[in-house]
Amino acid sequence: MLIYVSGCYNTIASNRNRLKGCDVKRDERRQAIMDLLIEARAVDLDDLAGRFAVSKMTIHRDLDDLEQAGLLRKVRGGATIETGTQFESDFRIRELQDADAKTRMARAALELVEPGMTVMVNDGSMAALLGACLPDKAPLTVITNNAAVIDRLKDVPRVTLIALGGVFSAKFNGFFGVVTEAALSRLRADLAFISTPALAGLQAFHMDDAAMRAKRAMISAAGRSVLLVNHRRFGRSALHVLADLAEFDSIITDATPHHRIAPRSTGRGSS
Amino acid sequence: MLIYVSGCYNTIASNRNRLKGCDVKRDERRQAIMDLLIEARAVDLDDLAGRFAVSKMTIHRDLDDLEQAGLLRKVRGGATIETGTQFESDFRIRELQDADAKTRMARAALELVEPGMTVMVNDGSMAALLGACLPDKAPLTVITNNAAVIDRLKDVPRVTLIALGGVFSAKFNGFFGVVTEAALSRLRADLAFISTPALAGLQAFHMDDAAMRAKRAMISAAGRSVLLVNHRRFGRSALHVLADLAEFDSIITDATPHHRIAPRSTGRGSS
DNA sequence: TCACAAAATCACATAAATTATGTTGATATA
DNA sequence: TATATCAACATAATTTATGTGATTTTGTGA
Repeated sequence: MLIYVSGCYNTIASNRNRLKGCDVKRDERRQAIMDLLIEARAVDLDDLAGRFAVSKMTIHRDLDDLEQAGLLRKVRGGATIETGTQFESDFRIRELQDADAKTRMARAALELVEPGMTVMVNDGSMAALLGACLPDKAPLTVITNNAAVIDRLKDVPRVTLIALGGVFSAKFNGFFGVVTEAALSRLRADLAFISTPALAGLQAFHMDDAAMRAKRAMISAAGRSVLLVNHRRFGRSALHVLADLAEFDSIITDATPHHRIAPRSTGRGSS
Repeated sequence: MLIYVSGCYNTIASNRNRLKGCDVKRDERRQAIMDLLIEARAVDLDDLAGRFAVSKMTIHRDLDDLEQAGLLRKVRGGATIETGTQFESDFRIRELQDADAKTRMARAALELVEPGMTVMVNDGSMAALLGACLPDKAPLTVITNNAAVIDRLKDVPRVTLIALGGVFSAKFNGFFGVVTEAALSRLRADLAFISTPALAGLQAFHMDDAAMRAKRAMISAAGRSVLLVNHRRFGRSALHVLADLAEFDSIITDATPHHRIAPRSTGRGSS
């Protein structure tokens, strides 16, 4: 089953876009700066000050803090972002990207969850957003190596939270390694939500060995697996093969891919 | 080795005690209310309002919030705490208790840690405080099932954080169960910090099965184990035997016990 | 190398938002 | 029926965000 989620919700995120450049609060302004930066690769300080109608000093502080968080690099007169040749980037950047699409995908994913289930949630900002929605479907058991999800579900009543443990990775904001994989080998879930940063042909890819292993372990520990993928990630590959698309029971994405990359009605077709 | 930590540091905590009943901020006032409650089992609303020189309404709000947090029960004219026969209580209460003693013990414990070590930290508020101090000794590898420690050390550079995973327990603010124990069975540390709520004769006790198992697993996964115990917990026992004192290489406490309960210079003596 | 203009930074002032507390009056309770 | 509780609003205190101007740094071209 391939699910396109292309509807245009009137979300806070899209609302923010409408306001971009007008009167916005600090965090929205910073989000907007990151958006501009991702598009243009560089921003000009004076321009930003004008665009948001704030003083240069305020923009300086924004850039300082974002730089401190490792999201950009200040240069004289502005800031730049080096995505380099790698499309992969820190989770803190990804967290800011495409909030709208993610929200829609999370809603779609949520419809596959029934109260009483045991679900696995992997690392990544997409998964974090999904995790935050899961309380709606309580009672649930949630198994995850995603630090954001753990934090979010810790004190939610009627949600049994099973953390997977492992070595903490700041880059992925999650836990990985043998501890994680060993834990997964002894657990079983009804449903696993797996996200991927790259999808090409009939395969999903991942640039990180440890994250890939954790995802694979989840797939094999779950009765059904659902792949979550932003349409922008279509046609990209990375070092490690994460899985054949055929291994997933559902694939959720946010828009029609430009190239047909997957069979229409089943994940089981051949190339 | 038995370490008494009885020195009287001029800490913020002791400073707070000095000010108790005078001009204190909200959190300190609430802390003080809990202290009073733990001592007296019940407090009077009017009395509190007078004691802290605030309106009854403010005390009402304090008690409401503390009740909401499950730390006490409001009754007409005041509040009570039901410790029942159990001295055990929610970690949120323990977190508030005896901050001063805990700080001193944490400092003593810290002296056993050398940069480069791998240390285990168990659940509990005492351990959480210790965990917060560990960055001082970086580089370190820290293995823990304590949610507070995980949160605290997540983004600390030069600290490799290994979470143990398991089922989250709100009561103990940590992770427990087979996942936790299995993870521990495959790890090895130089030093384990174990805290206990009860110590009688030559044994440490714990009321909770799962927490006890996790602690035991830590002891056997560590080269050396250190017991942290508040002197108030001397002479108390609980359902499960956690360990013989002889199993620990050091015992850190905050004051001379009233009864001699352990050999003076070694943890290895017989009863 | 130097001067110098633009940019960055610092220290402090002001403004905005948040949080804590107090007051009053209506309602509930022993 | 006096007293306690609670809700709603007003005020105060605190924190956070922004702006301003003086001072320092930095890149640039003579």
